[in-house]
Parts: sequence; structure tokens; C-alpha cells
Amino acid sequence: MKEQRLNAIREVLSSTLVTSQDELRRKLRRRGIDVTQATLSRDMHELRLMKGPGGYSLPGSVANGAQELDDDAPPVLNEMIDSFGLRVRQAMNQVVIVTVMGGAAPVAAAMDRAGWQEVVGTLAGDDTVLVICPDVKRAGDVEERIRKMLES
Amino acid sequence: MKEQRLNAIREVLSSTLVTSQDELRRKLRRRGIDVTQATLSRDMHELRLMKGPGGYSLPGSVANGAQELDDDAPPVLNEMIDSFGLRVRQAMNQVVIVTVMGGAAPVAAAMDRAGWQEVVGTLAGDDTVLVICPDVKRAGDVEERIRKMLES
DNA sequence: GCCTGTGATGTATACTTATACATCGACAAT
DNA sequence: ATTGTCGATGTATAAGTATACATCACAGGC
Repeated sequence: MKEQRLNAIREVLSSTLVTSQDELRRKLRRRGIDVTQATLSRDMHELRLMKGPGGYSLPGSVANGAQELDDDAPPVLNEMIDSFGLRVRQAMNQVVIVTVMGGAAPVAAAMDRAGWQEVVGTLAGDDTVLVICPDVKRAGDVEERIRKMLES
Repeated sequence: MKEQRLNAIREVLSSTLVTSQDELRRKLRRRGIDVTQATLSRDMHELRLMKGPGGYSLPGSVANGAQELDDDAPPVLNEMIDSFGLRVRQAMNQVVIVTVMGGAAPVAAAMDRAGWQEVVGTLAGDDTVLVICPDVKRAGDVEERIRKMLES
């Protein structure tokens, strides 16, 4: 039972954003796993999880967030930002979105599909998405929207 | 003063083990830096520090602070520029670093790890690194530093 | 069958971290 | 000179996490 729970924790963390042990507890309960915060604290210690501004992550960045997308399932931008986004910053008419390793491509694809008028184009590295905007003001608009997605 | 403190935090974390904000506060006080836990909490959030079973670690450092560093410890940016960098040019708030084929990714990774405040994000192609800076002035600063690495 | 040791878990709480609110200083605009 | 804005910081406390203690189930030895 414990092993199954540890596996479930890894799956949840590699596909969604988790910012507290209570949040993880609720997500596990949706999967039929019901434990206390104290037990999760021990589990997370045993899994050597890291906690930072972007929430919890599995040790080693390679395995983190590099989930393959369904080819025929257009992702919602909000979900992509939730799952992969770490932080956003504006630089003149550009917006830089930092993601977990491997998360840049799905985020950029979702932005393209969102079709925002304020976005001229996007470029994805491994963990960085560059968003080009027509001017500084609209870059500020985009930055604010992305920031709000990160904060929700 | 704040910048100096942030640098001191990075130095302490890269050379000693820190397992709580109070412990860091005490270590900084020995260096003549006296702030409260609340300020350190904000500083550590701004530095994107990670906390795990092995204590606090800088972003991009070994995923688990409790693990000993192995042979492929993160290289210094200077070495990466020496090994792979060919030339650097500035374009408004962007800096373009041209590398040998295949050298863009290690250079971009090293820049991410360097954690320069002037760098909003980096994007790597095969032989080109695009560095986004907050404004034209700081792009100039970054260009100058990279140029000096190329010349040495 | 009984006893002992071990690992897992929950409860309660100690400990740690994040933040609401207030204050202050620097700076720009008037 | 005055006023307003902004970022930094401290205080107090809310929120989050780690763990002391107790309990239970189970396995192994005798």
C-alpha cells in the first residue's frame, strides 16, 4: 500500500503543480488514497522531494514535467501553465516564461493555440519560452495574465 | 545593501549546509548582516531557493543537497564560453551568443546556473544562444561580460 | 501460543516559513 | 517644500511542515 502511494505521489507531482502537503493530500484523496499530512511529510522526505517557489518537485530535473502530450488533445493554456510554469518576467516587448525542464514546448504550443492578439509569436527552448509582443504595453498585459495563472 | 545580502546568501549556501532560515540568519549575522527571518524568507523566495531533505540549495545546483557532488558538477560559465563560444553581439535588450555547433545548450545551461539578475531568460538553438535582458542597458552589461570571457 | 521487534500510521503539537499590516526612507512630480 | 509612490524591512501571526508519542498489525523466534 505504501509503495502504491509513493508511486501515486510521483505521478501527481510530475503532472500537476503542488504547493503544499495539504494540496497533495487532497489530490491523492481524489485518487482514493487517504492519509494524513504527517504521513505525507514522511513520504515526501523519503522521496527526497524538493520544495521551492514553484512548489514541490521530484529530485533531478530531467524526469520532472517532461510528460508527453496527447497528439489529438489540444491543451488548455491554463492547465499547461499550471503543470509546467515556474515563473514569468517581462523584458520590453518580450515575455519570458520559465518552465520545468521539458515543459517549454507544451506551454508554447498552448500559447500558439490560444491565439492571443497580443502574441506575435513564441519560441521554446527546454525550460524557457520566449513570447514576442507587438509593444511594451501588450507585453505587460501578457505578463500579468500569465502571472495570474501561475498564482491560481 | 540588499544586493550584497543576496550575494552573501548565495555564498553561504554554496559553501555550507543550511537547514533552516534561522540557521541562515545566524550565519549571516557572523558576516555582519543582520536581518529578520521574514526578510530572509522573501530573499530566499526571490533567489528561487529549493529546500529538500538536505537543506537549502541554489536553483540549478544538484537536485538533492544531501547527495555528494559527483564528477559532472555544474561547470563554470567562463569554462563554457571558453570551450564553445565564438562571438557575442547585442541587439537592443537581447544578446546573441554564437557558439560552435552543439555548444549552445551547455552555454545556456551555464548562464541559467550563473543566475545573473540581468538575464531574464535564455533560449538555445544548435549554435546560437539568445539571452533576453530587462532593458538595453543591462543587455550591454551582459554583452561586455561575455565579450571579456571570449577574449581571455 | 506467547513474546518481542519492526515498520507504518494518526494525533497533537513543536518548529519553520510566509505574509498581513505598519512604518520608514528614497525619489520623483508638482 | 510638499506630496505621493514604491520598495524594503520589522512585527506579529497565520499557514505549513516535522516529529514526539502512542497505537496497531505483522513476522519471527522460542
